[in-house]
Amino acid sequence: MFRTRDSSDDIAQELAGSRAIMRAMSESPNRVRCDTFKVACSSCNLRELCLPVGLGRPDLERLDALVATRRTVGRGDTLFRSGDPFQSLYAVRTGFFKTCVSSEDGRDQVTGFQMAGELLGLDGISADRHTCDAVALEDSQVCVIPYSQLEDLSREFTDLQHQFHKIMSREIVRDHGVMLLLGSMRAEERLAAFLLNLTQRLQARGFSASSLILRMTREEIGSYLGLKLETVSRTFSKFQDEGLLEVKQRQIRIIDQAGLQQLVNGTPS
Amino acid sequence: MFRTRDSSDDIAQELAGSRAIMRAMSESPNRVRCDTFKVACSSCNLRELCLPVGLGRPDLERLDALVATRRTVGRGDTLFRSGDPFQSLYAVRTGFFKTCVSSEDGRDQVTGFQMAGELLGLDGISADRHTCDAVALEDSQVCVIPYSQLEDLSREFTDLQHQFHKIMSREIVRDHGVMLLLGSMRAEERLAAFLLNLTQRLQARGFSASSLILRMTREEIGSYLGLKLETVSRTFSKFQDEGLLEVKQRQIRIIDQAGLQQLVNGTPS
DNA sequence: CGCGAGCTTGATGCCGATCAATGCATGTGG
DNA sequence: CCACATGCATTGATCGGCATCAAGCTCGCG
Repeated sequence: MFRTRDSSDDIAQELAGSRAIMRAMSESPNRVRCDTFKVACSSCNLRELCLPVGLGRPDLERLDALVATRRTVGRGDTLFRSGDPFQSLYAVRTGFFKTCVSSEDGRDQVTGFQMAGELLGLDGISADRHTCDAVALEDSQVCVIPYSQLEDLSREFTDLQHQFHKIMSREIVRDHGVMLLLGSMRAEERLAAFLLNLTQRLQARGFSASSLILRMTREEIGSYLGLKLETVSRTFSKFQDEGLLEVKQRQIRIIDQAGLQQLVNGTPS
Repeated sequence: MFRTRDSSDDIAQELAGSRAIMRAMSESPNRVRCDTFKVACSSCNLRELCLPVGLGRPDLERLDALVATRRTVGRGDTLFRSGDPFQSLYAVRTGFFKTCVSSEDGRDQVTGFQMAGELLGLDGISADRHTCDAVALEDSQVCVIPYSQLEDLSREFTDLQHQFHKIMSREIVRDHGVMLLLGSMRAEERLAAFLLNLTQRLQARGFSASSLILRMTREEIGSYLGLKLETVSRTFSKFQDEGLLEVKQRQIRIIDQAGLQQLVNGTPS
């Protein structure tokens, strides 16, 4: 997690030759508000990143029947909220989300950022209610995966069952990585790890490894990393001064990836 | 997570009337070294806390066939290690474990403490290798649950499938709670939350709500909470001075539970 | 009895939080 | 098109919580 070889790398491996398919993904369907229309996993260009990884034709076609609807979520809107009854998982099709938990006393914590092909809502299974908020950070579309039907189908298809379990387990592993980050890294290390993780995931989706646009505010990054927004900002500036990055507001260009990597690994506090 | 109503409370609810059964659990089988002998979920007094929650008779008997062996792990020994091939999950039967992840550069982080009825090894599903170490903090016994057989069986029994998914999801929710703790709480709040969480889980197992023996060192607590051992020690002392606890090395008696709770909720940094 | 692992406690220093002011981009209405 | 408001980002000055370094202490065990 949060290092060079982590879950995004697994995805990258799984992608193998089919990387080209991913390129098409940048067309962003601005404010198309038509809810619930037909789509198909079997023809989705995210199928090598998403739930259907590794499924054969017959399984895929059954999945198509399951994942029958999409939902459009405008920037700033919530896909679900803590306390909402849990019914479906959601696969991000386009756009970008954050999830955050909050405690009674108003503290809140961003627990993750999700991009195309990643699943949202796994937390809801445990008590049939969502336990966090999922908020779109840009206009987004998700595929709705009715959970009980997914359970039914995964009883029929071993591969789907296995893939689903892997996705849940991967989330657990990812969380452990974040705990390591929050528990033992200093501010610079955290931000470096965060940036590397982001770019890896973007790269697995066919985007540039070196330049990216942050979809979240400094405050959201800070919340995720256990830092205050000022510290995030200062650290960006520091990285820029040191020639690691070029920072223009939310546009980031990574100049010295190896340098960032070294920051994460080296200097163990 | 880490508050009054959390996943341990769910367990507590599920326990409902059967709390009495739990009492018998304190007999600790010191250094019984005989590996692999027959046991049965259907007659295990942990069945209301463990994987079998909510299963009917027929399902239970099939589970018995699956969970055929136990393994004894001496204090300080590892049940599995990061990098080990993943084959089985483990249910703690007696004893106490910690799990920890570590990064290349030697940093490591305790990601959890597991007691009777809790599952170990879920991280391994994602890449067919374990990604953390599981170490017994006292002489312990675990039930070995061969994973591929669990998948097979959960394709047959909806309830088992559902229960398994809930357990994975609960782990994700728990992790989010830890992230909240690590990301936004101060030392006192962290330790208070930790103690309350521990006692709740112990209470759900029929132990006293107010007095407990810590199985882990100050350093391990510190690693889990993102603090140094000195800070943990100081905070214990402070709690004692304030009349919240009585601390004698690893023996803790909680004097003012409400006070601890208030610490966690109130004073939002 | 004496060793050592683990715990406590004190003194000091640093990293990141906090407080506060300014800068910059986007958008809105006059 | 400009004036102004608003949200976000940057930067500086100061402060405090926790880490760090450094002794002692306690208790179990060979």
